[in-house]
Amino acid sequence: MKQRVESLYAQLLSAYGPQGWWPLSSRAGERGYDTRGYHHGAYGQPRTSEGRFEIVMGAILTQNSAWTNAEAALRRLREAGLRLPADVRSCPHGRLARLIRSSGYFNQKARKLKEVAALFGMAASLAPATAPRREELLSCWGIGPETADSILLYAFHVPVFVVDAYTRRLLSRMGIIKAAKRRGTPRIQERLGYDEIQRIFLDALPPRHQVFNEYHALIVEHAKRHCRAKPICRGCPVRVCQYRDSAHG
DNA sequence: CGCCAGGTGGGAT
DNA sequence: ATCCCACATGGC
Repeated sequence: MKQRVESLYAQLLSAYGPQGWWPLSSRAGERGYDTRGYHHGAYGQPRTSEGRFEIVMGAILTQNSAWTNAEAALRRLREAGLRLPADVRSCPHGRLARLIRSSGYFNQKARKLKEVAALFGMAASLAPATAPRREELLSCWGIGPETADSILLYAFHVPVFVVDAYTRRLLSRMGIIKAAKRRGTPRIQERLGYDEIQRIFLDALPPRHQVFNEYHALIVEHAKRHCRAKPICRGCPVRVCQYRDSAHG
């Protein structure tokens, strides 16, 4: 398994090159920063509390939504001057919801932003060397395992692997995990849960945040280019995909 | 038009 | 534990 995980990383890195996540709006205008796509040319290393909180808000806003929609919402928030937890906490719910309209689920996400604003405004800190505990993040309404790990990895450089829908789909098509259960299919065996899929990567890779950062970003890029819901197998760099080898390809 | 997009919480079984 | 569903916009 370790071999397959390492090999996949090499294939994706070779095909797409370093991704340099997390995309940070405050880097716009810097040398090498490309606002046109997902390639930002350098690791988004947040140096300020505002940068780290933008990642926190971005992780909420992109939940089950296109990043472009979340990005537009982040821009509205920044232009409205909502950049730190105190700004979000003092903003009325209705105004907050209108600002983030483009991200979808705006009522739920407005509440979630207020919850994380309370967390990072009181209990947790946005100081660079003081990452919150995972349990602390998970206890916050609106933060599930993926959002928690995204915050830990991209805002605080804690070496954890982020498992998302793209990761599941890719591993499923590679035959590493079982396909997601569909309606009507009999339950043959349970699918792996979040923590179990995460463990596949944690056990196979050196615990460096740069590696987990790059790997997750590469999976997202690969899923956008090739491993879509409706896959584009032509030119796919993943050599061991059973989906392509099956009747579909 | 229908499908898809970097999930999560709450309620029923 | 594990399903099932609401939540919602914007791009193609």
